[in-house]
Amino acid sequence: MPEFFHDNKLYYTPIEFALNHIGGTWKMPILWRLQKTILRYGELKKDIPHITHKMLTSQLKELEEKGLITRTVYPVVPPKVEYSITPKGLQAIPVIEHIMKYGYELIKEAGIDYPPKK
Amino acid sequence: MPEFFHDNKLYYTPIEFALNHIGGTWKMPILWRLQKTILRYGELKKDIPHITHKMLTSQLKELEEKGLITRTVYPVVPPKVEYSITPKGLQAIPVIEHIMKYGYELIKEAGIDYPPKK
DNA sequence: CAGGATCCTTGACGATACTG
DNA sequence: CAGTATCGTCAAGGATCCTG
Repeated sequence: MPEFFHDNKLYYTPIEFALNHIGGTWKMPILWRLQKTILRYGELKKDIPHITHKMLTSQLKELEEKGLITRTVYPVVPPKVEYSITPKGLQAIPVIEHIMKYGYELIKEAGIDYPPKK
Repeated sequence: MPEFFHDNKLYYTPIEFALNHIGGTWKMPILWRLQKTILRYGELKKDIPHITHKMLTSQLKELEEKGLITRTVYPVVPPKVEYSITPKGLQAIPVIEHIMKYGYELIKEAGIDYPPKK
């Protein structure tokens, strides 16, 4: 696995390159919500528990820069901004599905009560 | 996606839980090498370009703690330590395969020369 | 040969306040 | 409503040195 440069950043493996697109705590949850619906900033914020304003903004920006989502601004007051997934974003959905499924397996095997019955 | 606690750590999604097991720059490359062979510390070190001593040690320890690999020490001098994958580790291989494939797709679409012909 | 310990830099992330 | 800007904290990770 030789390394390579892209966008002024060094990557060691294809895995690292992939995780740079969809890795981290929030990118997959965001893409997951957008896979079938267009959502406004505030809707995403409400839908994703515990994500902070700063993280949501920065992650949305990164996803847009990488071409996985599209940002549409409506010139009205108060502002209205919609986020939608692109074909390139849709390409990540099957991968996310696998990772999520793997996560559920691990949770089950760990004997964790999930989702927790209150 | 409700959150849950495990091992004194808070997780927000199954995705995050999964990435805690195989995420980061090095865990998947390590598991990938071990999927069909038992390797010594020094062999892994040589096989994985650019990984530092500290990272390899810490990642191996984490993978062992999570039960994805086994560490076998031979009481000889100089020391000989072998690492092998467990059934739980093998469970991650298909997921890694998907992420890697996704990474290759992204690299190709980005027009990156990979692997680079020198 | 394998790996622990230490020091240091960097950047990820949260909290808060401000703006069109 | 959506987004910047700023500040502070903390942990990931690199470099180096030491040990059985």
